[in-house]
Amino acid sequence: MSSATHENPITQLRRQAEVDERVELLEQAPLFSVLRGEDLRDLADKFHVVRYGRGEVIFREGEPAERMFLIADGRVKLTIASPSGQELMIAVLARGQIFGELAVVDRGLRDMDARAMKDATLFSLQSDQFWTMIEGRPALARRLLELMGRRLRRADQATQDLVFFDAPTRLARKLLDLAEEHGSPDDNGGVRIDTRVTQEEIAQMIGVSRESANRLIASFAGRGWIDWNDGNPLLLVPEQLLRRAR
Amino acid sequence: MSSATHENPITQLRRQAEVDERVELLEQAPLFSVLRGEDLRDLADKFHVVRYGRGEVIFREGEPAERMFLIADGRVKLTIASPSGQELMIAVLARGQIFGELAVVDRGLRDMDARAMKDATLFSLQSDQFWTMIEGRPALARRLLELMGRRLRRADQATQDLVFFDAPTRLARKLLDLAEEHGSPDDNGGVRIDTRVTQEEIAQMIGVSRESANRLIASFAGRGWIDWNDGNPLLLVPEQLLRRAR
DNA sequence: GCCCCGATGTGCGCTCGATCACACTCTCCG
DNA sequence: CGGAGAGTGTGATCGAGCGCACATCGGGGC
Repeated sequence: MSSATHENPITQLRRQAEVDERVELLEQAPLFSVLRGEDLRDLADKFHVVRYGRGEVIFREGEPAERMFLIADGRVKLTIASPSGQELMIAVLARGQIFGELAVVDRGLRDMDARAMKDATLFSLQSDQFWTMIEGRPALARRLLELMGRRLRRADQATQDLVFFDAPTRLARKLLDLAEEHGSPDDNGGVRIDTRVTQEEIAQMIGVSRESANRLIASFAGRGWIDWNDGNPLLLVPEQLLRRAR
Repeated sequence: MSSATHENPITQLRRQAEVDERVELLEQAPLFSVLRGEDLRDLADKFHVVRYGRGEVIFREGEPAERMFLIADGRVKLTIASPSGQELMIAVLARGQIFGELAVVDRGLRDMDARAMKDATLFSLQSDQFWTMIEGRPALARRLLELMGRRLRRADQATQDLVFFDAPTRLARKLLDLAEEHGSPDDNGGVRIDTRVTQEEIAQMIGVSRESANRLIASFAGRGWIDWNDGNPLLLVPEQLLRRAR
């Protein structure tokens, strides 16, 4: 839009490449992929780029929410801490996914912590800009509703899992979930989960103690179903996991 | 709008009263209260009134979703059944609240069962009408987003409760929740929950067996904290419950 | 090279809550 | 009025998973 006329041509090219890259990301993001050409470029300009190192806190529960985030690169985990210090992991997010939009929607406080699981590049957008953006674009509003609907279903699913299934079953289900969301096919018919995960984190995802998670993983590995692979789990026989998962 | 000119004056008055009643309900409903005058009357006309008797099924998991509902009177419970037959109760809803909007939002299938807990009067709206209604009214879309946000928070909260707290704590918390949502102040400083609830249902809400729920309730009653009152629970000392709830 | 720390592996006792098996008490309805 | 069925009360048993206590192991940083 407002391209400065007296800009060094190289700088200008750089900026152009930068914008293209942003637009490409937006096109891949479920939320923003409903937008077209001009709209996308407009939006791309409004984002700020922020980088976080592995383990860094992006926001904490209780803080006021001033922005929402879109992941360009890296993984982000959302967790909640109990009064007694135990942690529960709600989600692991990757490129193209958004987070932090909830507290923006209802102008409330953040209700969980967000941390980078590895070095991450995020696009962030001010709450009010997010709103004006949505207000003028019904398609975007609709897509956001769909996304929140999906989250809601997942959240209910998590509750169900805890009530209906025992720990080994929950582990099997979670591994399959992770494989579906963050996995890539391996030779020999398995699936590799391409995010580094600790057993502690697995424990926090399925609501068991670290020790239990360890024993469960060992048991699955002993049966040849998975290969823990030092935190890069490899599902060797997904079929067996599927059977175990119901 | 389209009031028939040759109508019997009594019939006309009846219709008028009927419309007024509907508009009053819409004004009380969190979702629709953002609408004003003409809009409300338009919308009021579009609803169908449906009645369900105690225990009747409104919809079942797996069915296609053709409509969303607004409760005019009665209570509706949303539940999910496990493969093994165990049930989990997600919510108890009352006048002014909507349900069934989720599957409409993403054109999916119903993901839980809805049943009337006592005789209920519902207003129902076709999915497509719901959508056109929202599309033209950003304020309504925003309110819906807020409501879904609230639901999402509640769902995450339910998951947390299961992971972080033991059964007695969950019971205390759930009783307080119920009191807040469906309670009315009693003389002597207590709160009466004005919906009939069975212990089985309480069990399904907090994710324990019916027997455990019974023992927990007995224990709370024994301490004088609550009076079960044949399924119309009365919180005698909410302060004690609050202490027990953390 | 050495130390420290984060991640993992494992034994053991204990507790919470599930499950089974009943009895008891209403209310509704034929 | 008598039986059926829903809701409730309670004991006994058993096992999953927690908590604590360790041991091990690998890789940085100094």
